[in-house]
Amino acid sequence: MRLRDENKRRLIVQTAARLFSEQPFHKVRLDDVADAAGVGKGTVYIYFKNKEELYYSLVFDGFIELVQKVQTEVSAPAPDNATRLRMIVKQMVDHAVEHPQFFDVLRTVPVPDPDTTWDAKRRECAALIEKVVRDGVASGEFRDTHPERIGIYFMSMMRAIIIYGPKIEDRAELIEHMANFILHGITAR
Amino acid sequence: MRLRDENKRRLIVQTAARLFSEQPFHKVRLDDVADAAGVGKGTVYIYFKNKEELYYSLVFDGFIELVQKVQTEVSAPAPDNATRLRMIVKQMVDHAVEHPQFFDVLRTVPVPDPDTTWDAKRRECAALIEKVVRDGVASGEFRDTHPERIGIYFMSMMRAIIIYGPKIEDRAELIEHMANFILHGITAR
Amino acid sequence: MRLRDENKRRLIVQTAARLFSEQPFHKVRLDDVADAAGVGKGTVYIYFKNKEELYYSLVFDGFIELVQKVQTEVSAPAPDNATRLRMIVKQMVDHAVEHPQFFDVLRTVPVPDPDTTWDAKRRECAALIEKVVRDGVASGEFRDTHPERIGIYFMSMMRAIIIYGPKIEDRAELIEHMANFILHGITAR
Amino acid sequence: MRLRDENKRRLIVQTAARLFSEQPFHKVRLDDVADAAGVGKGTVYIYFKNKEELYYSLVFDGFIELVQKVQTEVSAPAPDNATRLRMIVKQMVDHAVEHPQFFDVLRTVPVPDPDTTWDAKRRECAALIEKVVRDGVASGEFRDTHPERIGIYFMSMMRAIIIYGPKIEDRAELIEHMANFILHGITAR
DNA sequence: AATGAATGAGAGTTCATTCAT
DNA sequence: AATGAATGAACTCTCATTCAT
Repeated sequence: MRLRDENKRRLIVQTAARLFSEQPFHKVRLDDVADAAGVGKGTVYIYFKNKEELYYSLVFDGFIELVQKVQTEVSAPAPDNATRLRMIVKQMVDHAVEHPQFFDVLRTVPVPDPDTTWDAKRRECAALIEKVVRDGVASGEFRDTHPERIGIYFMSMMRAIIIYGPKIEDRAELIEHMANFILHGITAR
Repeated sequence: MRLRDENKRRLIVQTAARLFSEQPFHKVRLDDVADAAGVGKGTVYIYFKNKEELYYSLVFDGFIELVQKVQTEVSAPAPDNATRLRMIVKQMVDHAVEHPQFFDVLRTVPVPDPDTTWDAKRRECAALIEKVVRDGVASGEFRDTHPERIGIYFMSMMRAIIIYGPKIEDRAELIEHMANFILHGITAR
Repeated sequence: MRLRDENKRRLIVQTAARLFSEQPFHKVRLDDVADAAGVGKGTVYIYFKNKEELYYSLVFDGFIELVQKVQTEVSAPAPDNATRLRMIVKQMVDHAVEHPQFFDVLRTVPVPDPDTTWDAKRRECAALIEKVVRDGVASGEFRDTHPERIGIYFMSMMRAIIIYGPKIEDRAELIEHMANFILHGITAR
Repeated sequence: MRLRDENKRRLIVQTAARLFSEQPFHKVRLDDVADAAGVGKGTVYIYFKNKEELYYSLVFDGFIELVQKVQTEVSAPAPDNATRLRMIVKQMVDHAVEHPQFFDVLRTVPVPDPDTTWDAKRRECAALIEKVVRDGVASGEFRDTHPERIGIYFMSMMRAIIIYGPKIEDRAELIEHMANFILHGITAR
């Protein structure tokens, strides 16, 4: 039961993303998703094993894309790690703006099970950031005793500002502010 | 006639906190809460209008206490605002350790409705931190263009490190690390 | 568990009569009855074994009184049985007006169990009317092959006109009309 | 995909009619209805919004059919209105015998709300009878000051004899007796 | 592949009844 | 005697999932 029609799958995912970002998991009915997507209820079960899998694939897919972007940035040549971090901030803010549902869905993720595939992706993302920090520390550019925490802080700040902050008016300014906050906290002097 | 017992309410709240921190909202059955608390199912409905209200009162009550602590710290005499911020970090970490469920429950909060009372409490908490930052900026101690964001960052870091970070081994060290991360980001030089 | 205070019992009965006449059995909560009567919920259980008994005692008590009145009328000296019937009609209409809830409650009586005490009272009432008809037939005053049906018709007409008919404006006129219908039918002569 | 089946609706209605005629509304569980009808519990909710709607549709459907029959009779050519009335009595008795549950269900109808659709049907039925009486009065055949009451009396007699009377042995005889009672009353001439 | 009618386990909630005070 | 907090059986209803078409 998989991808006969990749467009239909995407249609369902997008519709689900919207609904799940508006309401918590248990308030979104599969009927609603099917109706809103304009497909039959049974069709959803052709593309997804069940409601949970549909839900987590939203988060998973989102992280896949995000990790990809961050990965690219980390691998790209850059004058220093500070610049790398600034670029990562930019990538994430861009991602948030382009996928407004992603962090909203992330907010309501109910299951903290560390075995889920999506959580693995989240850790992967955090690890990328950690690596940049660690590299910066090694090169004397940064100073920090727990680079692994910085990845966690970083992502949570991103999530929080999207969810709780006011609507983003000036994207560049936000990127600048976040990057400065982080950098001046970890930059050696 | 038995009298309405505040202890019983607390018992239910604590039991619910444990269960809700272990599983997402829709997987926790009221039967389980009642059983685990050793009270009848109907008793829960004497103290709480319904499952949702019970759930949100966990978050609300948690914030009430947290805000109280932070409030006290903010009002207390201190040599400077940096010291104030360090103390707030300490209060929050202490709170997290003493109420291990709080941030766990917070993670699963499903409804983002900004009109809920608990969200008001969250904003209140963020505002207290914002004030300290703003005071510090005014006194020339800090430098930041968006103090309101700092409150949001701050709380999210707290939440993230509790949820995603490894078990806290050295509380003092964590406090120190977080405070330094924040302060060196905003301290004027 | 019986009549410590006969007034309190009556208070409960009257309150219950009002509520049961407004809503069907299953929509009236004992809480409502107790609240409306201004007594504790447990108090109701001192005077009545349970909800059903409270409910049926309304019907039973109502019939007790009605049968008494009809009985008196039947036993009283009268020039003829037509006059007796007219008097019975009058008694019943009076009873309906004075106890507006009685027929309303009667409407919703849910259990048709012929063994209930209240049903026995109903039959007793019908039998009294039947007797008058039978006496009239015996004396040549009336002519009817099934006097036992007349009692049933009679009471049902009473009930129906109270429940479904318009508000009684002219009590005497209604009595006259009902009695004439029973005695003469509608054929012009 | 299965198609919505009108027979299934009818099956549920019939099963429900049986159960509701045996027990009062609040003692009949939807589980029982579904089980007895051999369908899933959820299926009942596909065809009926809730328990109340199922219940009232019994009464409503019953009246629909009854009104239809009476309507036909009223419109049919007849030598006089007395004959019409006799035919109506026949129709109703026939209906009662063929639908033994109808009046039983009617007995337990709990809600007296005059706005319900079923009550509208009841009034419609009463109005048809009223019309015949009114026509008869106009033609000098009948004499009555309140034809609208006659419809009410008539239907209530019908209901009462079915509910409280003994089992109908001789249908024709009952029809004859009821019609005579209405037309002539009980006074000997 | 697509559908939506059918299902029934399981959920939240109510409320008659009990009983400690 | 009076109360109303406590109870839990029993209820209605929902909704994820299945499956005949």
